[in-house]
Amino acid sequence: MSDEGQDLYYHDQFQDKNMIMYKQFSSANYNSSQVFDPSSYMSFTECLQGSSNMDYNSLANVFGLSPSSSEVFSSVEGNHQNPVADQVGGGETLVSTQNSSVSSSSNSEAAGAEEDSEKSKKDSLIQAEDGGESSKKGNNKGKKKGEKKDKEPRFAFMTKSEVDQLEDGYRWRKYGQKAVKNSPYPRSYYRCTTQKCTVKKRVERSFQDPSVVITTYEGQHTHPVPTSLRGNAAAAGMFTPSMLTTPRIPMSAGSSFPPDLFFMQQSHMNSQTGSTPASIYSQNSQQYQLPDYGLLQDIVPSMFLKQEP
DNA sequence: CGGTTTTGACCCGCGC
DNA sequence: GCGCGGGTCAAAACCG
Repeated sequence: MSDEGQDLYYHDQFQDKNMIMYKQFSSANYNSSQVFDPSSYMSFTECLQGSSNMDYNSLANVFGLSPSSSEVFSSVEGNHQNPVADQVGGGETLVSTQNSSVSSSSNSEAAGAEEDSEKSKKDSLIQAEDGGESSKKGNNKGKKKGEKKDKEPRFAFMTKSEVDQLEDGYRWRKYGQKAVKNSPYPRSYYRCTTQKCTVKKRVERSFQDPSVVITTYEGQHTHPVPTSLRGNAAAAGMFTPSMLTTPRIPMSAGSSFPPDLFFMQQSHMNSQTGSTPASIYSQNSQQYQLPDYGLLQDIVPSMFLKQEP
């Protein structure tokens, strides 16, 4: 799998229905892991974009996750600067993290990815995983032609959900499915259907805890969230995350909430529209709400700062 | 009828 | 060099 080397951020605040874990992947080989520099915090998105480094712990806080409960720690590095080893070299950014420990039970599964660890198994001890390889191979080599893609930043999170596909406001087209080595559950590959948008995502269910879905986003959206989502689009759109989307758990019942768990958008852009609360998904009707986007922006920075060790 | 899903084949990096 | 395994392609099948 590709996920091997990622760190995962896990948060279990919403244990009842939703548990969300964040995982960060790194690219393969490099070891880079820098510590997040509090002074230069950036938004989640930015981080992903590679513009800067960010501390996921902080992120967790932002989302209301408390690091304490789960230890999340990891460092991230923007790849731009980082010479990553891989072949890739692209211009994308990568995020690498070292290891993270996560707590509890879930993490193990989180590791779902662990399968690969074998190969990589580098440092991480926790099962959380490790890996990194994803980057290595993961990169799209598959692509045919010569275009290699660089590795793009990836961000994964685990969500406790019965459905595999979390709605995040974007439209995705499935382009492949593969069996996961140590898991009875297959991994599905999706690509953003918007033209020119190269964002991809992988969705797989943890074999250890089937109730947990591991979603990995790769790349950054070059467009706003399509407004046609069922009603919620608007909300989603507000965030216009550049890279990640916030997943939401679709309820089987049919109603879904805006995704917005993450919504951190570029801080510099505050285009926020009104303020919509970000809600975090929930499977049933429970939703968790976060502060308005605008607020978030304000908040985020402070958290980062404060978080700093 | 257009877009999406399914699914086997293919590609490619890595470890042995 | 070979096999393994992850990731992608692409044609056919589906679906609204």
